[in-house]
Amino acid sequence: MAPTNQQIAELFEDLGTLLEMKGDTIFKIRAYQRAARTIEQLSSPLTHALENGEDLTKIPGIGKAISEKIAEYINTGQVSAYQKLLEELPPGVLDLKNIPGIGPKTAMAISQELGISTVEGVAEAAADGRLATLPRMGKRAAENILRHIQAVQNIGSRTPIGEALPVAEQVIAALREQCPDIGPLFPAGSLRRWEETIGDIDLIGTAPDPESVGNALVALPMVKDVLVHGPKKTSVVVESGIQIDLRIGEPGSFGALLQYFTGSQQHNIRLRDFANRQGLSLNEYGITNTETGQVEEFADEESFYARLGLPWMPPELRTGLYEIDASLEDRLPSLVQESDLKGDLHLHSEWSDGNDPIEMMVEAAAAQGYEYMALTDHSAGLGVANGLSNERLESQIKLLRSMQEKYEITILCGSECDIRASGEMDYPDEILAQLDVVVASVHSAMGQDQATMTARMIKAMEHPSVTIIGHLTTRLLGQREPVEFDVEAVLQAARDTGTALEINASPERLDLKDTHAYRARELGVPLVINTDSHHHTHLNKRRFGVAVARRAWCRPEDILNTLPREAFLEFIRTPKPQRLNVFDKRRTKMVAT
DNA sequence: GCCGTTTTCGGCCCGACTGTTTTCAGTCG
Repeated sequence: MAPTNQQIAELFEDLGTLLEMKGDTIFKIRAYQRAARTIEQLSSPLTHALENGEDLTKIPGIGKAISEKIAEYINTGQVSAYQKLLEELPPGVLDLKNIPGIGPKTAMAISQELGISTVEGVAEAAADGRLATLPRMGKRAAENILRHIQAVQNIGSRTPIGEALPVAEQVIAALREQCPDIGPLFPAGSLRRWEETIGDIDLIGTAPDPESVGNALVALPMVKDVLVHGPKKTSVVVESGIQIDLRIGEPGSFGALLQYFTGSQQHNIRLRDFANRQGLSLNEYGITNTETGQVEEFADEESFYARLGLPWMPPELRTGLYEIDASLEDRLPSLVQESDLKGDLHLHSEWSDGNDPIEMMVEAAAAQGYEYMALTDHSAGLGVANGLSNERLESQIKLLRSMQEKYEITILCGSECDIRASGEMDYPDEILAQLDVVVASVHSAMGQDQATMTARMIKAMEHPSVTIIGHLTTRLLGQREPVEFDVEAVLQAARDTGTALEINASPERLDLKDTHAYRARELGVPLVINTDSHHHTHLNKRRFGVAVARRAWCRPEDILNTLPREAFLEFIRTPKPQRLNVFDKRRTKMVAT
């Protein structure tokens, strides 16, 4: 089985860690870590790139040596340099490094001096005092490590953004109550970049007395552990197990602080490298002229980037991969916004597994300012979701058509129709043909092998009535892995057949995810941002879907449901795949202006 | 190991905090 980008990235991450343990030069180590960061963000698989004979050294941070190791991994399933290091170093040492507070140096010391190779062994050694005998290690350090081991067992690694955002909002509200004179205070880090999962919540703000805000944070009732508490920086763990990092600065230099803490780390590294070449040095307080030592302060991010000769960049783009080059070449896209959406094409009512009557869902869509919406209850195959039989669907269609005269918003008749294991649709063709919008989704037989699933998806897209494929990978963040299929082949088939792909905005799905949406956009696949609402309040969750589209560099014209009503109706009334012309016409027109 | 509007050699992001130390190494982001 060919390794995924994620697996290749992990290999280089581990390779870097092993070299660090061995005591190799820090710059070589950083090169591997940088390559790992880059690889996990690529939008298409390295295995495909290699098959197509692409030059991997064109990718920033990947040169001759690393590209050869990638090829070796893909062709042979392993990398000899990595295997050799594994043999040289004590067994289990990589596992020890995963414990918070234990880095490469400590992991090596524990392995070599104490002969320990497991996390449980470290916990024992911390408890019985052996750990404290190591160099630069003492009673308190051992206690902290034990505490971290115990904490790790009840903390999941990363938190879905849909869970993290409310926690951040809750902490901000509590801090505002305790410190009324606090200035701006909001999330930075991965939350501000709208990543699908959040490692920890970074809160950034200004206040007349910064230290008092940190003191207020550690005293909040929801805080169950204090990790760091200094004059400038405070880190705590709250009840839900999420870590909060707080940084409060001066209003006059807030731009630098916000920029620094928004990251990503990779973006900051590249930005600082860029600045260094101009004789400038960046930190969270401002920009320093390295010759004169003079420091300039910036109250906002715009002026901070402007000093470097760069435009402001939306946080969603700050991955450190392409955005700095793109901004230098004036290629930064004008990203889609919530207000660009003209309709929602995936809504459920109480007819299947939704909670609200049809009228309430129509009114909720109208309240968003939409010009059109599609009601898409489940098909009968999904017994648990109270799916609609042929007869119930036909009566729902009649009802919806009769309701139209009461509303200004265009009500489209739709279905979220199961894609059966065979790739067949769950309704007969003559029923599907009566619908305006068909969202076809996989809800069963998710364990199929890659070839079967790929063929199943492509067969569904070849159906003339299928408008959109819903939540393509069926993953549930932190709960269910995506199904296995050939992403590149399926995205290409979407383009070829004129089938749109959904960005499902439900925060537990976010499916397509950012890198897949990025690739789909490159291939010219029409993308749709849908909420998949089962309740009238769920339409507000569109912001999560818009964030995915923005992280995929999507402009309004890349998103099908930003089309005004008439153009969208023209799209769905034109047979596949000619309907792509309607979509493409607007894309090229907007690019030209 | 990677990279180049100063470079194919000689650089490589930057600072806070902790716990161990008498000036700093290790870890983290």
